[in-house]
Amino acid sequence: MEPKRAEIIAETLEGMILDGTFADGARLDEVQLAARFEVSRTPIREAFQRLALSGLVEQIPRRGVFVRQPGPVELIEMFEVMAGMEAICARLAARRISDMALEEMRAVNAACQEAVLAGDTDLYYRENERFHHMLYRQSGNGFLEQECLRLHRRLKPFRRLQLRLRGRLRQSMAEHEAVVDALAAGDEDRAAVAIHAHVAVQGEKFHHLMASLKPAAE
Amino acid sequence: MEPKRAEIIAETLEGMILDGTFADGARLDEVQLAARFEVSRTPIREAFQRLALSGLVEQIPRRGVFVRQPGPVELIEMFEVMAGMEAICARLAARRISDMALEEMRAVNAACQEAVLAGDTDLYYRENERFHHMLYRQSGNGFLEQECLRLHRRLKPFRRLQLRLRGRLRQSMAEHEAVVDALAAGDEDRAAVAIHAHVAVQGEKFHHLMASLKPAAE
DNA sequence: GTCAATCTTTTTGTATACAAGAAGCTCGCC
DNA sequence: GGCGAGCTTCTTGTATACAAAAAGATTGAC
Repeated sequence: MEPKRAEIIAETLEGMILDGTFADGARLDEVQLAARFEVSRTPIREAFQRLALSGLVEQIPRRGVFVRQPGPVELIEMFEVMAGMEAICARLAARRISDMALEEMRAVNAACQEAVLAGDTDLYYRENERFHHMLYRQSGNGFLEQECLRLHRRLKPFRRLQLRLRGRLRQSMAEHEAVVDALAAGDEDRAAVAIHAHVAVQGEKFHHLMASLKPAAE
Repeated sequence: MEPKRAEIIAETLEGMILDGTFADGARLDEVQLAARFEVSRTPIREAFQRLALSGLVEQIPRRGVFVRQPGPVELIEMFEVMAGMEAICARLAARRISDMALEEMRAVNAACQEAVLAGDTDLYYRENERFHHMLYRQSGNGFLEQECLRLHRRLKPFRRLQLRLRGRLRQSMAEHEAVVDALAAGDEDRAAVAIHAHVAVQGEKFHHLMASLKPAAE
């Protein structure tokens, strides 16, 4: 047992919540999950705490834990914060990035392009992730990088969903290139604006997607 | 027992770590703390998890938890992120803030001024906190507000320390006024730059303070 | 028949018991 | 005398047992 069982369970539950196995507001039963994972309640409770701290579930004292899916408003808010934080990364990176790192980002972008041409959404998704992670790294601020990774991870399922939108891949790619160009030029304002727009638009697109999917849901 | 005992313990331990009761790298003994708080190991372990998720301690599997005080580099990084996030708040607030809220911020600033004149550092500290919390609120983005509060709280002890520096209070006040003026003018760029400088300078000041206190510590 | 109070049942929070892994120590070997 | 293997002990991780609190059901009164 390398990582504690509780950690594995936490990650598994996290995945299940994010991919919609548990509906919003559903209660997570300790004993039921304990039986399901074939462990005692202790690791389950530990996992719950992690999830609560991540904001994926709400822990109501003496009542239990309930999955808490962000609503449309909160999603927009989260994407807005993500956009703002990536803009900070971009500003810092514009000043600090090395030629080598720039070259690498261009390479990742090229891989993205190939994925677009091949229509390989999964590949695009992975390369897109690499692109953003590189930007965080290039901020040169380790704490910022960690915070960005945290939020990025939290938004993962929602980003993924909206990649299916027609023409989004190609547009997204172009936005990436604009960011790299601005970084190469050392223009922090332009880089910040470019990445902000790139990220914020995802929240808005998602909002539209949701609105179109649920015409009159409660 | 309204809040779980584990929560109370977590907050107590958090305070003890932040105010330096535990040195950096010190191991927190489960049984020892359990005896100290007159509870079993279970709530202690729950508290540890919270602290680990907050980044105040590091949990090494099968080894125990160790307090992890941020070093000078990480502190600067954290203040830089705080500055960036408050700048985001300022940008949003500059567009959204109401006249009433502006009036309130001016009032808080006036209270700050009185505290400066009276030389009441504690009062100044509290009013300063209110000022920043109001800014977060006025961003109109609840998620951003929560994230800012989290980081703000984490940086609390370090901010407090550097308030003792000569002349810092008066300067800090002036910076607050510049922010409010920019908000009133609806000038988001100016507001963002003003608050960014105000926060980032704290990290740098702290760095200098540390350097002067520890001339040649390992 | 409906409302309310009490009792039962379920579920969380805490304590204790047990097991497994890691650190330190002792004894033996070179 | 130095170094390493095995053992001891200590500590963490997990399981189970117990207690308290909240939800639900049942019964009684109006």
